[in-house]
Amino acid sequence: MSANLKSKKQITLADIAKKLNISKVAVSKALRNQSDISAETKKKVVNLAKELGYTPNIIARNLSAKNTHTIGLVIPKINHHFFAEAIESIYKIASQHNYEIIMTVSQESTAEEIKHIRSLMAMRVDGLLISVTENTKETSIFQEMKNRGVPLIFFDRIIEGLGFHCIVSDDEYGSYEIVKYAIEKGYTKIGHIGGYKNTNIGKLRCSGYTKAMEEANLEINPDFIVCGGFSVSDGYYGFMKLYNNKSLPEIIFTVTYPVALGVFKAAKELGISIPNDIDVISFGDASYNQFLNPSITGVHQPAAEIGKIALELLIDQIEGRLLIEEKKIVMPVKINFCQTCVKKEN
Amino acid sequence: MSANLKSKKQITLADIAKKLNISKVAVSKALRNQSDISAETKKKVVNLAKELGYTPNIIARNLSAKNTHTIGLVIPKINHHFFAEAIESIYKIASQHNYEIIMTVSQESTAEEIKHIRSLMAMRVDGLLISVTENTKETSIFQEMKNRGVPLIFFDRIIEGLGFHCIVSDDEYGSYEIVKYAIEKGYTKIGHIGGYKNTNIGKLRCSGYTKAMEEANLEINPDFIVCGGFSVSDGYYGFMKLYNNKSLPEIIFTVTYPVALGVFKAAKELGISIPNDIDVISFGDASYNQFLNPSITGVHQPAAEIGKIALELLIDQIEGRLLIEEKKIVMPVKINFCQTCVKKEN
DNA sequence: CCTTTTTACTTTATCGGTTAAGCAAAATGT
DNA sequence: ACATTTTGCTTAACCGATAAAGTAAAAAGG
Repeated sequence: MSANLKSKKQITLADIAKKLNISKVAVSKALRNQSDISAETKKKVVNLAKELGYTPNIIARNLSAKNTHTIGLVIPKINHHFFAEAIESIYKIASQHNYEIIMTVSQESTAEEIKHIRSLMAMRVDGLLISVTENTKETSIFQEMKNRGVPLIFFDRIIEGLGFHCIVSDDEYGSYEIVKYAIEKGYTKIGHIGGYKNTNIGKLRCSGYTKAMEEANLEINPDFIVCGGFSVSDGYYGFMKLYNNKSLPEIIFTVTYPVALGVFKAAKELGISIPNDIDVISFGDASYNQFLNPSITGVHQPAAEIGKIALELLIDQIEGRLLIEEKKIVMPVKINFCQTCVKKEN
Repeated sequence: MSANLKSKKQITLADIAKKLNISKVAVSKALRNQSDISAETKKKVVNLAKELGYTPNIIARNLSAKNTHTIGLVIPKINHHFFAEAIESIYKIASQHNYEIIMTVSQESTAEEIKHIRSLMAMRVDGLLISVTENTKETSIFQEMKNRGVPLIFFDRIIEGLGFHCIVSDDEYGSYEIVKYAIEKGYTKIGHIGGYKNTNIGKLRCSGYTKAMEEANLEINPDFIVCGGFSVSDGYYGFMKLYNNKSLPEIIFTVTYPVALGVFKAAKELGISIPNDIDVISFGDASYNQFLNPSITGVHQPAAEIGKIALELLIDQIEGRLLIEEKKIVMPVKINFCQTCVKKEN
């Protein structure tokens, strides 16, 4: 019963060939406008193909072709401004270069990540663009890809030393700069809700913070540092954890923008006012930040640029125009001055 | 020179077969753990496959299989809270059902939309999930898909009457309710920055507004209505257009949340205060709305639910469990009361 | 001990396209 | 008028996996 609901058989070259009483190769050539088919035959083929609603089966074409004009994208999360903007940019560039993107979302799970990478390799994508999960430590799958020569570029959340190109924001310097700015504004008790130390962004954003503190000879109170993930909920629980300590810092530097939003949420629940009772600065921002109360002073990341460059680099590599070994591109960042971290009344 | 950079030839069943001196069919069966292969052979095959890093070529498998376990998704935009949330949900459900999503973004361009649909059909996706662009009027491509029996579900931005299932928010009722709420709060001069009338959401959200106004015997000033797209920039220019008229409404009901943000942006630039000088309510909201100043009172759409139901419905249809003809599912909405449209001082 | 069944494979054909090689008829050259 | 080239196709082979059918050898049955 359900059989007649299934989609009807698709039209193939052979169907067209039979109707016109020519070989399917002739049809294939006619549709690709090859020179050894007469104008008359071409016209007949093209017309019939349109009439029957013929759509070439890319699967079949890709089977014999060496490339699929398809790129795999593996990201940890979508609903996060940085990724949303990067993805949007990647899709735009892909469309311009006539590549199809197959995006997968690991949901910050390493098991899902591996599953998706395997699936994309099985689909024979021409290359991969990956931003790893907050937990990824195991590199064997990437090692395997290196051995097989699968083109791969890491962006934002990267793994160095495996021989793949990487593109990141200037995490350490950006963090250093914004914490230094807070210090210049008179803050001394500065906390950090940071990321896991096994990730490049967790490690570098924390070390930028540390450097700025050390340079100013400020004490780094271990009670003022919490490490975890990169989401709103991590910011929420991170702040709750800080709140349960004896004393709170005057300002908190968060590892990502969503973490800062989590702090906002927790503070709101606790009846704590930002920036009066406690202040917040973050790495990363969002287009809607300007409408927040208060809007968060943070490090602006060129998300669209990072996506664009990552993909262009990958396409260069796929098409054999990239010869260099491992290259790390560090994109400059700048501080977006808003309503937090404005002035500390003495 | 670039040749040696190209990815190495992938391992195939035949490679494994040759090394073990058995047929490739035996290898195929061994890997799929079929009963007519000895335990000993299976072990040898599995071990060698792992050693060589064999990844089955899904393209080849799909060529003979009737289905690809792949679903095409066509949306107009990513960086828009409603879609970001819906997509996230669609990816989650797809992963649970072992389907791969191939998402494409039309960027509100009908030409891109058609190109992507053609591309997805060529990839022989098992079905499609589509939210059309703000300009889509031409339905011939959908007609073609109907004729070919390709399973398709429309969500949010739909086209009715073509025989495909549709899932939407209760656009008209939600709009009616929120405008009625504004009227109860004492507003009488209510404007609308709406969508194009050729889209269901543009039409219905406007008619909900109209109904509430007529029911309250309030005059609908044509100068208070602007129609356009659904993005931040449309809200921005829409407000600028209203501003250039002789008089402004007291409150504006926007067709989407991004449009409301556009109004915020324009008002900020013009030095107009929201909600004191002019107030705003919107259809749609965002998770970060709670942090805005003022947070916008709006109609909450169950984006994740809509994505989930759309995909589950599609999978049911693909797997032949859905027999009914055209069905329209209207999801109930509710108002999210925030800091706009609070009280009109008399 | 000879027939039947089972085991463990192999061979063949197919999915829908593409490339490479082959080949008859028409057009061109001398 | 006959050799040569060009035109416009066809046939064969392949991409990598899989389903279906075939088969030799080993095990079981009577």
